[in-house]
Amino acid sequence: MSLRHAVLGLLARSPSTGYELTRRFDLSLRTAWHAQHSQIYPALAKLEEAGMVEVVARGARNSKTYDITDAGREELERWLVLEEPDRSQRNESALRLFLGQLLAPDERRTVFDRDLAYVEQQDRELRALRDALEPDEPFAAQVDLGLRTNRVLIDWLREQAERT
Amino acid sequence: MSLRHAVLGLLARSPSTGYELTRRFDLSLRTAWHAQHSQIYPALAKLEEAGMVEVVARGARNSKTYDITDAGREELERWLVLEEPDRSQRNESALRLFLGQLLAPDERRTVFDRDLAYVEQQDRELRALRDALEPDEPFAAQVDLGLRTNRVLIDWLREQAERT
DNA sequence: GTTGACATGTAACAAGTTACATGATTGA
DNA sequence: TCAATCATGTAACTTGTTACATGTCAAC
Repeated sequence: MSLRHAVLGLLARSPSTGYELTRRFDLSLRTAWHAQHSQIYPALAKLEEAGMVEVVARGARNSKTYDITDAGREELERWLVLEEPDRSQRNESALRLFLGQLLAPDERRTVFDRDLAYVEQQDRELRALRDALEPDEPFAAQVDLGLRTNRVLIDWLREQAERT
Repeated sequence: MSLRHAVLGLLARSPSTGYELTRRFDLSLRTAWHAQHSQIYPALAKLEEAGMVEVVARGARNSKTYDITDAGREELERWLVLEEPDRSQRNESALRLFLGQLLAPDERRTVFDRDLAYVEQQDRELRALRDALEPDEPFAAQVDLGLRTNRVLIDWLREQAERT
């Protein structure tokens, strides 16, 4: 289960409430993993039961801030280094790109243009994020990878549009 | 449910048995969607019930070859053009790249090197596939996108290794 | 006082994985 | 005849989604 390890990883970067984790999945982890709050709260409960995270603070609105424990860090490291990665992917946008080739040119154009607009918007947001970051922060490398991947996608989508 | 549309799309390219679809998910759809045979057979049954696919041949070993129907083509087109894409992604490899930044340099090196080896292998296979393809086939564009994305990933992983 | 963001949870259902189960055909 | 591959299916379980449910706090 990658969700549990994703949660451990986010907490290793900084302690958070379940609510904050939900937003962090949508921000920093957007292109890697996705989870709703209805999955995150039970996951936190299980990780706490297993001694891999702990509540380190209780704040306003009954919020609970979790942090990773040493056992959690150990498990995260074990998973990253020793466990064979699951290489399977699920990416509906990529599926649509693939299936879009079946459409008539005008329909394909509609579908690809919508995609292009989305990726360009994501790209602008990622650029803004990069500009707000210290270049030596480890996270900057991730943002950089995202920007390069976007570049490839944008170019490809534009070429496809031209060929229509 | 994207699986049903992925199946429709593959059948629209060419009729297949459930067994062949399972392999085609692992080959042409590897970077977009993943499905096991235990999911594909029930999906085909449901699509047949809904009149979107039909059995067009029965061969050796009790095999059933399915093809997409007009209703299926219509549904696929409707889904591609009218339905709002689900942009959420699940990509364990990307998650590991992200979490890998938490590791000590030597461990990170191990993890990233394993990834680099995998992506390079994929890249060789994709190159071979491209070389066996007519350049004007629609599928060639998809392969080209895959090759460009691989290039970005390989470069990034090598840079990360150098900086260690 | 009421709207909106913060905050946490559960229940019912759908999708996906792993393991089980069976049998046909081909080639060595 | 034995192993490998082709071929289809189901059952038990886990993961993920959608909808429901509740309450806090700050700003207007």
